[in-house]
Amino acid sequence: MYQKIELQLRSLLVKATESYLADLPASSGYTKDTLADILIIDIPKEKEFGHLATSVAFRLAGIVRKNPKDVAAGIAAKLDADSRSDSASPVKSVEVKGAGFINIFLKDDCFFALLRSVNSRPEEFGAFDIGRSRRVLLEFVSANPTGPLSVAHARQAAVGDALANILIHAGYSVTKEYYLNDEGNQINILGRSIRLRYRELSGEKVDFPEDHYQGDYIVGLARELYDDQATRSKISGLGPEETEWFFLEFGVAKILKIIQDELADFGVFFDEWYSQRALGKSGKIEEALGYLGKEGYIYESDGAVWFKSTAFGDDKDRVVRKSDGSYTYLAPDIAYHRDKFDRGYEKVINIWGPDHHGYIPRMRAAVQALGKDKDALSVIIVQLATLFKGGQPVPMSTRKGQYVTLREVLTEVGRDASRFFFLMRKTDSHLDFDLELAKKQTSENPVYYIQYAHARIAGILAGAGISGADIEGADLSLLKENEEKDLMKAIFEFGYCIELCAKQLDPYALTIYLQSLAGAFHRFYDNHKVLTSDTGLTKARLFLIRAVKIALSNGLAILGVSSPERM
RNA sequence: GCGCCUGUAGCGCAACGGAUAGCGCACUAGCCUCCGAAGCUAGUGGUGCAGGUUCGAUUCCUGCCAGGCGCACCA
Repeated sequence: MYQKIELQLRSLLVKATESYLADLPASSGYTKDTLADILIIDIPKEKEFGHLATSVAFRLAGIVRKNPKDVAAGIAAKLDADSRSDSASPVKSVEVKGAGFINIFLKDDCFFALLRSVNSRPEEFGAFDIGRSRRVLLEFVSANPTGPLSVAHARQAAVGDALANILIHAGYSVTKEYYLNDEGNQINILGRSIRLRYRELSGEKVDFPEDHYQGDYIVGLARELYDDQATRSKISGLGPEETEWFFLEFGVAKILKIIQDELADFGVFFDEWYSQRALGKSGKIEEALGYLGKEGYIYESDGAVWFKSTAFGDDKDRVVRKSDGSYTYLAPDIAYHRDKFDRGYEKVINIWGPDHHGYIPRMRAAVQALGKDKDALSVIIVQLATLFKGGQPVPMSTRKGQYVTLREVLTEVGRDASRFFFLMRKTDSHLDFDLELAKKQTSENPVYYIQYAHARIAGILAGAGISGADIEGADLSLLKENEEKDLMKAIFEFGYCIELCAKQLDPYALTIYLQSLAGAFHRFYDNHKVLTSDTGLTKARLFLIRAVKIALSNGLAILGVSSPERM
């Protein structure tokens, strides 16, 4: 709905601007292309500046060498005249304010149509199509299956899942994928860690190396094996290599299950689990390196095989095959990304932790060396979240396996608050997560503030005693109060917010939008009664708040937060 | 040393390069015989420093200061 009106307005503005320019004596430097670039339509922050506004006059003023205010006045006059003669125009009035802003007020009918469309097709509200069904692969979390997920992974999961929902709203065809590092050094160490703990349980005195996994869960897994008589005798019958393999397999399967359960409880589900081991067996690594070799981006030096990433702006070339013959992490990763494109994805988005930011240039280089556009890959770095308890940061040292897990946060503050809190700041900014605040059930806690608005509306609708069908016929022109108009404007801006999130590849703006929408509702509620003796007005207000409820619940759903009917 | 992120009111944070820099907490004073007071209203108070680009800079560029994180032939 927002997109539809914006588009309509854009073409009206183009027409008005061109018509204005045509009246000028030979305007220099202006072309249609520049107009598309400078015609930016915004939602002004003050409502007195209109529902939508454009600063096109400032940019145009430089080109045609006239005063911005005069340019604005000229365009506004044309737009105003066009709108008056065109009943389909969404423009109610046009004003020139400040040094040359063109402020546009929309007809009430736009908002009434908006409310009607929200109420008649709630599930479609906020959906639009800039994606044109293009296929996007969104890879996130992808934590090594060597232990429970940490808070860092939790934030990545929250961001990835919400972003997937946003992109789906924006018309993309999104696949959520988890890249499973189920082989390699870390996995070998996992197997050995469990095995050593197992031997300890058998009464053996072992020297447990520092670089092995220290967490208690390792002991738990070892005990699971040790406590089962049949398993114990099976293990004792295995050869050295088989034993190593057995513990490794057991560990990966168990921890993968732990991770999947944690994600499920967090409300995050993946479409694909992509196994690195399977990738290795498929021969795709050799194929990918072969391709790069053919293109001239592979060379040998010091007994190792290198990828010439500097050809695409990386600081230095990177080893893909070590002098001992084994691959570095980069080799399968190149093959993995090549496979993403081979599977038909046009756009590949990776969500990584901050420890990977140095890795971006070489991955970007790899994508380009594979013959893809560099914009085909977007990498989102999710900065760390620091947990606070009682004003003090909770230490997150990974030494000795002592790190705060997703599970702990989930147990402590619940799914709704944790999902929301992880998204409250810009994704690439640090986040302070106040555990105490997240648990609070007061207006200080934004999650409850929003959910409370939703529950309040649910309560009113339930108590109204008027059937949904009966509300349909409401006369919306009865909605004349400022608070009612503010609410309609806020609902209108939902689409703008989702589009912004999709463009920025960041869901955080939605958390801010929802707080302001909830605020607009609370203000309306305190100033006006919904259930009045005036049946017509009551119906109109019920219609309005039902649309608010839909906006709130759609927004919360995108973030992975529930919309309770009662609290 | 290099790279990424951050610096806005006492605290936590908003502001796609736009207009009078907003919101919450805290503090002060108010609002329930009335749909949920988990709510609302009013008041107090601010862009780290120095330059630059721009009609316009909290936003972009350079330098400095301060804080957080990361820099393997690990994954």
